[in-house]
Amino acid sequence: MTTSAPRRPRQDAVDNRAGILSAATAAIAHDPQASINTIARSAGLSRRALYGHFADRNALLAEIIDAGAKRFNRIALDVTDANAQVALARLTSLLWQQAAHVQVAASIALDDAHLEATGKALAPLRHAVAAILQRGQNDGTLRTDVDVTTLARLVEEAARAAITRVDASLPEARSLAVRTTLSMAGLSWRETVALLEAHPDILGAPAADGAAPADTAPAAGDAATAGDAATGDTPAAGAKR
Amino acid sequence: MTTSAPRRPRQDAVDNRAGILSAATAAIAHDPQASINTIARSAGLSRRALYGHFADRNALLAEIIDAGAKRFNRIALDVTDANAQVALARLTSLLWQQAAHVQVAASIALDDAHLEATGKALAPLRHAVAAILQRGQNDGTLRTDVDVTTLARLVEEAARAAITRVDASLPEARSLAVRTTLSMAGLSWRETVALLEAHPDILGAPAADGAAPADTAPAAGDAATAGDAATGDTPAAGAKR
DNA sequence: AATAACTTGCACACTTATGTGCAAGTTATT
DNA sequence: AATAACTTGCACATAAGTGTGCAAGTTATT
Repeated sequence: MTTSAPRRPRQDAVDNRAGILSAATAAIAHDPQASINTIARSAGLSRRALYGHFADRNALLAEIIDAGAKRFNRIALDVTDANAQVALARLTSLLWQQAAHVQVAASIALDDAHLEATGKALAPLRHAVAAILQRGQNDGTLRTDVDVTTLARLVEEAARAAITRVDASLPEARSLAVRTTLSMAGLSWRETVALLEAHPDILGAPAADGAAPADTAPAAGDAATAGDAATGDTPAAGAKR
Repeated sequence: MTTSAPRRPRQDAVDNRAGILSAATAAIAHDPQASINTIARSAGLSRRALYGHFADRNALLAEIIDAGAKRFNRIALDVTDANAQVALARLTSLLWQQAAHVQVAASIALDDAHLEATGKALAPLRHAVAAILQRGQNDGTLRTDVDVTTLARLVEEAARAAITRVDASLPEARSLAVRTTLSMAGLSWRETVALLEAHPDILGAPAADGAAPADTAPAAGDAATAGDAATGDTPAAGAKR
């Protein structure tokens, strides 16, 4: 009696699961109180089916937070500029691409029930921010009239506001988010403008591998980056079954 | 048959009604989802009694918003500094004293159900802010890299974050809120520090009537102002009946 | 002291949302 | 083609919140 080898999940089920996560991200970004039913339906599934993929609401939220945090933390590792001002600007610019995820993370992070979990998940990003700010304070390139901890919170709030409370479809949206963060970090608006002019790559393409820093970056790479980000890929398309 | 003259409300009832408003402000500032029961109990009343004073949840919220908005709008009128930077700083400083009310207004304003009502109630304050920002842009004392409308939103968000997301008991809290707003308006952190040093009255007493602009303003006025504000006068004391 | 105003507690109806069990149908996989 | 996996719709139990009616008690006001 060989224990029957457990067949692996069906492909449509895998897709549906991913669809739920995606739909939930979009739905919660739009309304933190979105019901399970709303989420399931916007993923093209029945409420009942959703419970076949996630034990309960918390399990779903936990995974969303985790996914978002992983993106953020990976981004944070990518920012290696020695100049604190530049590092902060670039970090904001990259996070801006993850608007929907930032929105969701912010919503859930404000909820007492998930405060601890979100705190843990976002720790690497927060550490990275703190490190950048500390570095900037040490070399005098960032404000020193506020202690690092408080400054970190203010910068985080400013970034969140600029990323999530401004129409992301506006062409200046990204630049605006970056300038907002820098302002909060102590720079004057003229300094932020000058910095962005001196470092056009910050608002441009993410400077892939050894690619040439041409005028306009390869459309492919740019599109790919924007594809899985920004608006948060709402499926709306029906799920398979 | 003279129609019996309707006796006017009992004093304890008047007090209880005020107590509910006060408790609701505090409760909602702490948790926008606070239940009617929670509010009533924290006002020292039963849930049932609350419905004797307010038709429903909306009526209660509407009055809270109105009360807060009136405070804000009155404050806005008090700020008459010609210098836009100074005006913005003073406005923030005065609003900081209304932390609990700012918190509540922000919570309710984010709710779709009350978006319209809050928008109307807060219109005067928002107009005042827009006017200040416009003035600053015209004379070049505030940033001009962002249009007034967007700048107004960013400043509002920054102020809200600084006022409500920072421990108000910290001695630097007020100064921090002011500097945050100025930073968002385009000043460098050194400029904000300089401005506050040049205008110590902004963080001090509200410069009553024609009073002398002495070093430290009359303690009486200061205490009175802080009394009905900041922490949001949580009653906790039982209601009379 | 009489009266009207107010509060309380309880019962009740109603709504919204969560989570589960189950039978019947559909689809991917073998 | 057979089978296991998946989805659906329905019923059901549970929970929490809202808003109202009513009788009984308490308190301010006249």
